[in-house]
Amino acid sequence: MAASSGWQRTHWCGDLRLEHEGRDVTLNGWVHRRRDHGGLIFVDLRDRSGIVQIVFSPQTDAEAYEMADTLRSEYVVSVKGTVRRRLPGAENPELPTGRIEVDGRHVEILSRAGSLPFGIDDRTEVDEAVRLRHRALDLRRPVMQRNIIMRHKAAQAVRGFLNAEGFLEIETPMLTRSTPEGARDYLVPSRVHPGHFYALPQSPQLFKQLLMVSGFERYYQLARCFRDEDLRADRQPEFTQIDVEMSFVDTEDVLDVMERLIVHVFKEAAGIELPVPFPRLSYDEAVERYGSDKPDLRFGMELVDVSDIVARSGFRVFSGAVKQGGRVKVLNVKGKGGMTRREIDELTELAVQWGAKGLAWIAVEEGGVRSPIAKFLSEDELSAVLEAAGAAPGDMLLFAADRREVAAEILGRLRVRLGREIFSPDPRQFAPVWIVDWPLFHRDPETGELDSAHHPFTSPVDEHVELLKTEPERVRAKAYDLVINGYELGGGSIRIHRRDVQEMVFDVLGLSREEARDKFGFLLDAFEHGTPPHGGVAFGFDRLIMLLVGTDNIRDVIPFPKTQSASCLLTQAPSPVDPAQLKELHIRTDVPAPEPA
RNA sequence: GGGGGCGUGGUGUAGCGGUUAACACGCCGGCCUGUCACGCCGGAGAUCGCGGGUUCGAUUCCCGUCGCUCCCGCCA
Repeated sequence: MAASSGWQRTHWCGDLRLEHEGRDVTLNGWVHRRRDHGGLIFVDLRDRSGIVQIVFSPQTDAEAYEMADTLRSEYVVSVKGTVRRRLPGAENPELPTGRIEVDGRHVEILSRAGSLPFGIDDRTEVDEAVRLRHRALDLRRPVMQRNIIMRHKAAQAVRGFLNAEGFLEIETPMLTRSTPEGARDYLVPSRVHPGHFYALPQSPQLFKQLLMVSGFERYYQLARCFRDEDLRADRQPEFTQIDVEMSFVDTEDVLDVMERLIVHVFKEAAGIELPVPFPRLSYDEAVERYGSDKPDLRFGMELVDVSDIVARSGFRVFSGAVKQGGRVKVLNVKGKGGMTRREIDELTELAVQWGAKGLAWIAVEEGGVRSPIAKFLSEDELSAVLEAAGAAPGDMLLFAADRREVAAEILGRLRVRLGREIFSPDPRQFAPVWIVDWPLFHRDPETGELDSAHHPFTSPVDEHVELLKTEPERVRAKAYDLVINGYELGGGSIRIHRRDVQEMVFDVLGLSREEARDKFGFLLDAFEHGTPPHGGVAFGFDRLIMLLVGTDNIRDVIPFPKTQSASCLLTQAPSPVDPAQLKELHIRTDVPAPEPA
């Protein structure tokens, strides 16, 4: 405790309780609100711990009272006074400190504040651009304080757990080499090597594998990652991963530790008990039943495949799709049979935007149906479809007929959209699920070429290694994703540690030895020097915090985020630089000059 | 790269061919000894994002542009 003669705090505002009654305290903080009653002034003093009421009255100290009269919002002050029980009837049950108040005997203004662009208040809605421009002030708001504190707690919980499990926190370079795969790189020019560039890491993937070759066995890092792609509400160009890698493990070992990690963090940081063990869904099952590889399991509304029922139907859209090897799937939107034509049109528009050719629908009514397609279906087909979909009067059935994945995806997206509307699931309810048994490769529908579903170092399951040569599309990977409430929280895989398997995978990807050597030479070389079986995970730390605090805006959990156009409204980054800087870096820019007025 | 939404005192909104540009909060001043989103009275504060066009006249209509935002593509 600091010497009580100075202005420095002896207590935190939010900590004061009845047990402090009679105690002389010195508090530091911001003037949250001032209520001037003429002969009596109340000041709500706020620090990071919370708020406490100070009372200034001329009877206690005339000088302090005079001083309190000059206080304004967000002045930074030091207050001395005595904690006392509030008068009966004057308690405030809304405040943790509401049963006491501080009888103010002295105020010192440490710093004044001018008029503010917005109030420090969770109630007032302020445009986000204004908040970002004045981020320091915005971060004073209690909700933002909570978010950032939650971020801290979660980080400490991660470290605490992994340290106890024998993991080592190890840093990897920020200035590294550009690789052509994946997202666009952020580049950093080299002064020393004209025309050469570093790249900021998209993830420490290769380095953490090298650390396994190095024998560190268990690695983690809260790793900053960079991807120069377009932003979303849940995507920033610079973000943080909980990056983990382990040696001498197989899938079950990784899932076990990581599940316990996530459970620990939810409990430790937010006091939330997750249901254990996390259920598991195969990739195929997730797509089949939920139309997504990241299903929101807080509600049901599963997709039903009715291809067999309508395979020979007179409705060509259905039978034709099946004939061409596609599927017809239905989503029962419970209780939404009353949808208007306009609402259906809007959904159709969305479906088309997502790649559907259209959206067939049947509204189930008491003793019949309303539908533009019912007349093309036989009685038997119709009743079989209704039964398969579990339809009851008042339901709305939406159909997609397309390639298997497309049909599932369209309805999957509609399921999430409509499901969240209908069930409005509680953001404090959590439905974690491991998605396992991923395919090793995806076929690009445009080019027809095979591509890694995860990344090229992902190991196939042991029994499918031989299939690499014959039927690569059937090969399953030792890959897994953790999904919570429809958010992909993270994923990982067991890596290939055998050269022959790695080469087979490169062959499937159409990557020549030379290309492989050129791109990943340093990793392949290291693999020649004794590589343990290893695997790991990366979790999106920002998304984790989003779940813990219940926001759907990633900017609410990052102290200094970028806008959607990847600029920082606080610092005005990115910005032009001095030509001399560019010259030194051997860079000439090629920006079209603005049209002369 | 594409589509949608928004831009009016400090903040949030209303107005939508001609207004003294309205309201709430905040701010400033006054009054008030038990408030806690205190109350009451008074006041200051807006080139209606920017540029162009249509019009006798544009905050309002049109085009462009900038910024913010949501989504699609993209994000191994």
